[in-house]
Amino acid sequence: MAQGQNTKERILKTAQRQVLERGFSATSLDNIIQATGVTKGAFFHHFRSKADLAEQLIESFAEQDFALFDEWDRRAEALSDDPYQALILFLKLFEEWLDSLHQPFPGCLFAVYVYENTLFDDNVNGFVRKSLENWQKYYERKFAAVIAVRKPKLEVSAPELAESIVSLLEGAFILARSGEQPELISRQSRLFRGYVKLLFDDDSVAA
Amino acid sequence: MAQGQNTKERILKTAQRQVLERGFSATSLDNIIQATGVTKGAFFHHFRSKADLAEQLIESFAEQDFALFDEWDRRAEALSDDPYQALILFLKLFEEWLDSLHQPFPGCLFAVYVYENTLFDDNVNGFVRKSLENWQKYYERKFAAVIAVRKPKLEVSAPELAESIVSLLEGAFILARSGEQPELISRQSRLFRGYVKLLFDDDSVAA
DNA sequence: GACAACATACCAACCGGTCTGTATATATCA
DNA sequence: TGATATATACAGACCGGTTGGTATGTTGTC
Repeated sequence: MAQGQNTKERILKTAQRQVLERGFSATSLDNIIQATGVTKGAFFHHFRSKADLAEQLIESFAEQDFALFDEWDRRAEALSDDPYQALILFLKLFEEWLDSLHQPFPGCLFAVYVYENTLFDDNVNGFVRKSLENWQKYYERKFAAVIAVRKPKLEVSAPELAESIVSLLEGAFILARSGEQPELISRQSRLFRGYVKLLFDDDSVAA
Repeated sequence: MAQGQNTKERILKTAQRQVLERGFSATSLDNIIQATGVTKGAFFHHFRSKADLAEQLIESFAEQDFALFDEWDRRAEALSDDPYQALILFLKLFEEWLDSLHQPFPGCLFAVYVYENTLFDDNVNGFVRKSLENWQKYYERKFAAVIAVRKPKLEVSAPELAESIVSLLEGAFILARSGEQPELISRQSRLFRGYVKLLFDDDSVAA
């Protein structure tokens, strides 16, 4: 390492912000390098092409994402033995995180890549699909654990419920951005918790 | 009209398909005119600029969209006096329509515009926001009508529930596209119907 | 002959990408 | 210890192709 280091990380960081803001196609390399404060030489030293950036960017995003998930998971599991309570806690931790966020409007890079998927090769698109599936499987395991202990009031499966919460949140990102109301996302997460309560918590029905 | 007419409509149609497929930024004018089979002259005769196309395109999409909504609305209202049943029917008509769709993968142009909103002016972004709000208000009226008659099992408001179904569907579009499973969307709509049933139908709880 | 509905040629700006050059750190060996 | 060699980490000019957009010409119709 000769000059001011972590240049690659800085490029990835600004690229992520820009791509989340304007999409991948509309984000030019000139744009990225100017915002990062480096030159074209620096960029192409660290990345073979824009497609290479796309790949490393989505991998970096997935890493951050699943690191957060793992942390909430650990904390939620530590706080309660009951799978139902752990699930509720997990969602609450997510909401807490959302509400603490500011400035860079919360957005999902996976969704950006999906809506521009013709720009990427099978490798990248496959990675996005697998990441979204992993996200779902996270929830699926939690729902399966709850169903193993409590009988739901409707005939619902763990995969379906997992698909629901991921869909709901992805859509909430869109509505929140359009209406410029970041609180929409955690509000919908809270509403989903009500749904889960209705499904699995007997006390809620009596009320 | 001198030559082969409805050129403008044909341009709008291919533009819609292309933009839904690759996004707005990645869709070039050359791309559109080639796929439509016209020349640049023809395009710029009907549209002042690409920004003008963006505006007319989203307005055209909104028209198609709300025409479908109105039709389902009419049919659902005609089939049942009970607001709850009308709501369920409305969702079923939507699912029916989804399942009958093929080839052009179902997608929401509003979502595309939201994720690329830095490309558009306040006028267009405002129109997208209002359209999504209108979509919500459609559902909101339905939920309000149901709540006026039946007491929900949880403390939920009509606006929140409307926000939920729109979020869920927008997100479902993303997951469906990523996983190449178009049936995901109607599956989640059906699941939401189960949620509505749990909330408002007393029979479902007894079971 | 006036006007709408195109077609065609062209342009400047921008795009992703390559090229050559250079400063600095590190490894090698007398 | 110091000279040399080599690899890394950039800088920045440059290139061909594509972009959105324009200017001007042509054709059909009332």
